[in-house]
Amino acid sequence: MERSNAVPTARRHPRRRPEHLAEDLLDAAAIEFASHGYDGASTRRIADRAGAHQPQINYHFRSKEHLWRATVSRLFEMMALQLRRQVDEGSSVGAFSDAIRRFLRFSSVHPELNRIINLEATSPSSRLDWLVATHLDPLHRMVGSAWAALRASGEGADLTADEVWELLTSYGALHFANAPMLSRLQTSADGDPAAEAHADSVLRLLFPARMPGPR
Amino acid sequence: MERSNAVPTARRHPRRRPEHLAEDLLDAAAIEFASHGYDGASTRRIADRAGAHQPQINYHFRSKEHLWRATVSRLFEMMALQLRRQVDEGSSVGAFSDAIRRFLRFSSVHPELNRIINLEATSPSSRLDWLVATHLDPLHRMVGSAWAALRASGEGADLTADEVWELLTSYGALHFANAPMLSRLQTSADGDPAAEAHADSVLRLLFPARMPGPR
DNA sequence: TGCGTTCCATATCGAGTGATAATAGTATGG
DNA sequence: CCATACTATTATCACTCGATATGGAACGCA
Repeated sequence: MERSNAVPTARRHPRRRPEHLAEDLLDAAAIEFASHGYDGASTRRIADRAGAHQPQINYHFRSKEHLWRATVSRLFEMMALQLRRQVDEGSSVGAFSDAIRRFLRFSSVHPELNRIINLEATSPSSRLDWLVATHLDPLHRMVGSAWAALRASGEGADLTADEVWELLTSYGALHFANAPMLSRLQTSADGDPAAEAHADSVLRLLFPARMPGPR
Repeated sequence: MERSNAVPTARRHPRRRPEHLAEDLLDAAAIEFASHGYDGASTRRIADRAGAHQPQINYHFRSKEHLWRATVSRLFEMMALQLRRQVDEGSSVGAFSDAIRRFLRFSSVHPELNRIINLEATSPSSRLDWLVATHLDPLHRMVGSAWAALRASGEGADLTADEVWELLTSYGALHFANAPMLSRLQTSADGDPAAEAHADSVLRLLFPARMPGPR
């Protein structure tokens, strides 16, 4: 098994606020789960990365699976924080586009969420059932009804709501999750300008009439 | 150890032609690697799935990593078999579209390849380096030059070659790899008609002027 | 200061990991 | 029909996995 980068080792005496340790563990878990999948991620490496000891994971969270769910839920909460404003007033093209930009901006800063979702998306599991029921289905419904409203008022490209959902999650967000591969294939510059350019690309597919020229 | 009786003890698995066992192992490895990732897949489960014993993996392939590479290479060969015809004479829209249909048809029948690629795409590793250098980069170049030729003759949507590449691999092929998740979100029918409908969706994005109306 | 709760640190468990050595068995060419 | 080359099977190695037990250290509160 190949481990890329060294991580801070567990310290000795000084004590942290427990919430701080829990957050550090969740941060570390997001990185490890996103890199190696649920089965491939190890609680010892997660603890090491957080500067803690492995049994502390079972103390603060009940088990590895509970840690995984807490990690996913926390990432979704962080995303919701970025989308809260004007996501439900999505009857106008401007509001919808703005929500998409926020979503893609979040995906570029926290690619771990889309990585984890995609790792689970490919094979049935109780984790996938939980993920869809708890987090993905509500989002999917919101996007669907917002797109239906836009289409009803004659806006937007000739795409179904499900096609839009897949464009957003696969073409849109995976661009950032797959950055390690894409940077080996393309001359991709990772950073804010490239992220906005990709958002432009997505919006051009959804609203071809409105958006300016290519690139 | 007691070995008293030369009981007929029928060998558990009647002997196969070695190439057959190797192929069975590669089939099983594709499924396991695609489901659980490299770290999460176990050589014992792969062997079990192939009706073999775990040490036979190290006998026929040198190691788990060699097995992984052989698995990936075999899937790419199977894909090349489907694309061989007229993939290089891609100067016409018809040939290009036909190649895309073949690619997506293969992806729907063998989603394991795109699953494995996507598992590796998200974090740097020696496997990702090998995967890009050996298999992905040549394909990426072919698609890039074919699209450039089409665009030079005024065909195709206003997309860069890299955007087309991501549309094909992310939006196009991942539709089938992520079937377990999408079937929980959408009312998706998995089958040949649905696969062709998705191919239509991709081609409509690439050639909006040519393709017929939406759904 | 002293007590009680909360949290950390160490040791360890049984199960599972990939890999190898050694043996047992089968198929094939001379 | 046997000698030889292959392949299958068993046993086992050192290691890592997630989880738990236990004792002690650090804290809040009196």
